[in-house]
Amino acid sequence: MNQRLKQHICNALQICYERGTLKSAQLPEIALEVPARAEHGDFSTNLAMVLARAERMAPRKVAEALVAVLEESAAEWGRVEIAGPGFINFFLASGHWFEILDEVLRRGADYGRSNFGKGKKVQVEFVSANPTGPLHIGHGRGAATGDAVAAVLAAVGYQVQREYYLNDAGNQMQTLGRSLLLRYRELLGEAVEFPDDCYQGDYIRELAQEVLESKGRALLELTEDEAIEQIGAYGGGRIRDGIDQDLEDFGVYFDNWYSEQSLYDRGEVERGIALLRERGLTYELDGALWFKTTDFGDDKDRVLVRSNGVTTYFASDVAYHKEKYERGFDLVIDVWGADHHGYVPRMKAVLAGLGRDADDLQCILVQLVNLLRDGKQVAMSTRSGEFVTLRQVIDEVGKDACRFFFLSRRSDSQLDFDLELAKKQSNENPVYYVQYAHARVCSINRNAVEAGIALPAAGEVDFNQLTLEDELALVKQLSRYGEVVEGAAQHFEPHRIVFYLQDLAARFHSYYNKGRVLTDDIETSRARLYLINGVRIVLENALLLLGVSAPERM
RNA sequence: GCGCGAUUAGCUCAGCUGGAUAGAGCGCUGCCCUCCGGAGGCAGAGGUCGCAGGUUCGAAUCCUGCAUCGCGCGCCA
Repeated sequence: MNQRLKQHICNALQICYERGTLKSAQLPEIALEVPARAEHGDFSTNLAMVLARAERMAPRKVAEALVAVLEESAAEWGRVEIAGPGFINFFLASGHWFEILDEVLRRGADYGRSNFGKGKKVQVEFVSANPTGPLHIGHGRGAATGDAVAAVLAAVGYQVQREYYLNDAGNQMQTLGRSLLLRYRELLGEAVEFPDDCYQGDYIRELAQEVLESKGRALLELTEDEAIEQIGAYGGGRIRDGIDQDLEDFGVYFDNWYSEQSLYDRGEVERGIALLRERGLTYELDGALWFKTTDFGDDKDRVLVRSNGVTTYFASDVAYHKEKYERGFDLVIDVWGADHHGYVPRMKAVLAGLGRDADDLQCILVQLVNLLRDGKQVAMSTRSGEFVTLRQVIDEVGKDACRFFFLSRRSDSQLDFDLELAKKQSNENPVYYVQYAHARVCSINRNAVEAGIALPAAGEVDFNQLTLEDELALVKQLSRYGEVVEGAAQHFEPHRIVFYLQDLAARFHSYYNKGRVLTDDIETSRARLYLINGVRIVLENALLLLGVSAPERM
């Protein structure tokens, strides 16, 4: 609708130039917006004010010239008016709006999808939690965000891959093994000193207990190195299984798991460093090799190879990102905890060092989740290993509420997550409110079928039956869905869909309360059924993008 | 100290990248079930958009400074 109207305005502008009523002969970007107030029309443009300077005319005069042309097609397009300082407001004929309803019903699950991304290859990398402990609630927000961003991008025509980067190199697995072995010995009655750099959480004790139960004292027979390796491998495997299970129950699937270790095994890390060196972007100082990230706007230069000869995590990240583009991705999106924001400039520097546009990498920063119970903060401290796991939250409030809440704010703002609220089955809880709207339509459908009214197929309905203002307003809201998804994709902001859903659900509930869908008049009933099923389709499509189910009964 | 981000209704937050009288949910107050699911709806009260300048037809939105809060500043990952 938007696009067609823009074209219409553009044509009118051309005619003004041909007739000489306007002179500047520019074709500026036409900005159309949906005014906040209904009295200002369905769409509004500030075009006249933008052109005023070049035309050397008052904005309202420019608007008059344009409107003179636009009014010639008023019969087809609807009323046009000039308002305020020079806005041109459009009141579209209702027939244009109802065409959209046909489109919704005809396209079904496809409604809202587009080719905006033109098949560009995008990779979304998210979660990527170290496999040394269970996923906690912060990882959950990252998972919900990454998955929704990926889904939204896929919906608007990008080719999307979801990837999990597995930090399986370095000494973390070693540390895991050491931590487990110490707890294991402790369980066997040894007095052990548990160092700070070991993993503190209770899950380490639980895993050690498992080992004890299956192997008894056998590990004590091994050398320390052997024991660390064995127990570490076992524990790492169990933790991985746990992560897999959590993600599955959260409805998040990855297309690819990428091993950091494999970068070393294939010599990618060496090649990455060599490339930067060849380009003259490195230097040696105090026995270490540095990357001049300050050339590209970073605060300070960063070490690639330490003076002891060991490469840094940053070095494998250089290789990892270099390799991403070699795999053919045009755009790479990294979803990180917001505490990593200082890492953004150096990764942008990597892009520049590779000779790519810095915008080919987008970092989405996900802020902390503040867990509340009845308004009071739940104690949480990752330092001591006392964190709330994603598992606990899924088990308590369910996947749907969890994902919906995680996505209900911009990802870069902190989130208060009230567990009691998320469990409530009332209008205080936005998840239920939206899902209930969907279930309600389904319920009416069942009643209709029972009453012998078949659900109308696309194009089978007389729109003249839909005369209520609320009905038109609902259709207008449905028409905006595509732009909402596109905006969410363009800005990597899935929360826009959450807000849209709440708005659509509210309009639907309000409509439902004002009158009956199923009336004595069969044609009216059919037309209203058609309308609410348009609503149902959009609710379902939008919920699916968020990874939240659209239940038929609740 | 330097850098990044925030500051909008009592609370939690939107505000479509500069538009018209700043919006929503919760909470509060008062209403609505002979009615397809009340897990719902309607109405009301509630604002100096942190402060001060600047840019222009026009600023919550852009620029500068200040204040307060959060986070980050390893040859860790």
